[in-house]
Amino acid sequence: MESTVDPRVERSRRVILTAALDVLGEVGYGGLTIEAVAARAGVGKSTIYRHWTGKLELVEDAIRTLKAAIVLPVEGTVRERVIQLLRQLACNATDTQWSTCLPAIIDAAERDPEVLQVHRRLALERRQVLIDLLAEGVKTGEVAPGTDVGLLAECLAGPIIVRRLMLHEPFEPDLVPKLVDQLLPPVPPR
Amino acid sequence: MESTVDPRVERSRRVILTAALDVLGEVGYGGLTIEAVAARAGVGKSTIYRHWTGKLELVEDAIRTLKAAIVLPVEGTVRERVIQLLRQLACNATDTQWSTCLPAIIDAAERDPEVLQVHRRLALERRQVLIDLLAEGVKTGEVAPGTDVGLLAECLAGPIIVRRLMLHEPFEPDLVPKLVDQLLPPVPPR
DNA sequence: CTGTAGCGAAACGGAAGCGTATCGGAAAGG
DNA sequence: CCTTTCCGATACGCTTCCGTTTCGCTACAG
Repeated sequence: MESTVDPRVERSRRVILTAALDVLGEVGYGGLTIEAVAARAGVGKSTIYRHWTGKLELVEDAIRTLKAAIVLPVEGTVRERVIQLLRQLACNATDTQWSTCLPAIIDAAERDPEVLQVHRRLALERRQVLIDLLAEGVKTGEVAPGTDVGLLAECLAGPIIVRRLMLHEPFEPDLVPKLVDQLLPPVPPR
Repeated sequence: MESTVDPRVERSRRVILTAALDVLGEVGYGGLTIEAVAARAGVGKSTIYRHWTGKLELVEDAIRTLKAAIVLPVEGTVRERVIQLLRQLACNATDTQWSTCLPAIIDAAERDPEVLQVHRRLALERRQVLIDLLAEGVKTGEVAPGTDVGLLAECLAGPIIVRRLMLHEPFEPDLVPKLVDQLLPPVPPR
């Protein structure tokens, strides 16, 4: 029973997955080739084929490494925490490797059901964080009772996603408070 | 000065552009090849190269043919017309060639600035229709004064786009009234 | 210390698509 | 009717990537 893996294997997997995300962001799913990933990773093609059966499995695995890097806000009113959360989303939507790869991932999801499931799960997890927060707001009275918090979460995140994918312009993080103002009527806390 | 074009040319362009959208939706931008488009269109490769310089210009042109097929609602309160508009968007987001090609277009926009501009303009035009409607609502008092109607428009359309691209599930058109309820407080018209 | 397992590099035949050129045929239109 | 234009098909050499195999080298594990 080996408890640990050969460090060479672990290192290979790491640099290859990183390279795969880089290439994916640059040329998209359809344009991604194993040779390009190998070259980018400074690795022999054979090493990739040793660990994955092909481009599809490699991309799936790479996407899985994109697990949300969000920090769950714990202080302040629900409203304040929503703002913090959306602000993080707005930043992530411009800067990160996630944002870079997002169009390619969405495209890949359209071609392959496995990729679709992986991406869908990531999106659902992210959404759930906001939903939980809003549900808490319903209890504290900061969110109107009877609200469909799932729908509200999508309304809050929507503009950030829409600007990134449809309008191809950034959502300025400082605009977040205004966004929240319009959807969460600034009821005085007590 | 020829006022009309040779009908053979017009027909060629038409079937090729249609085929290009079909192929684009099926294999994505990176996977699209001129040969596949030619085969799909029942046309010689040379005919394509006769009219376009390459894959990029062809795709740009094809996307331009996707001009919004929306019907501007003219009857009813602003609120009712917003519902009609969003309902159309929700339907288009599941059924149409636009929806099929959307992920590929977004991906293509990421690789090429020309495609980006074309897609951006289409998206802006669509958004403007909703904005104009909401601005009218501000005048009639159906939308709170001081509202950023651009932002509100994105909040309304957001959930539909988010579900299509991020959650990979349809936005049930019958859910639209509920969506509007949450964002446009159902103030009695008078 | 030694056997082994993972490594990078290189070469492979084959498949696919590139963009170009060249046909004969058919349709447009003067 | 007859010339011009556009067409489809086909073939071209070229490039890229496929997925596999082989081969020393080196770093790990026992």
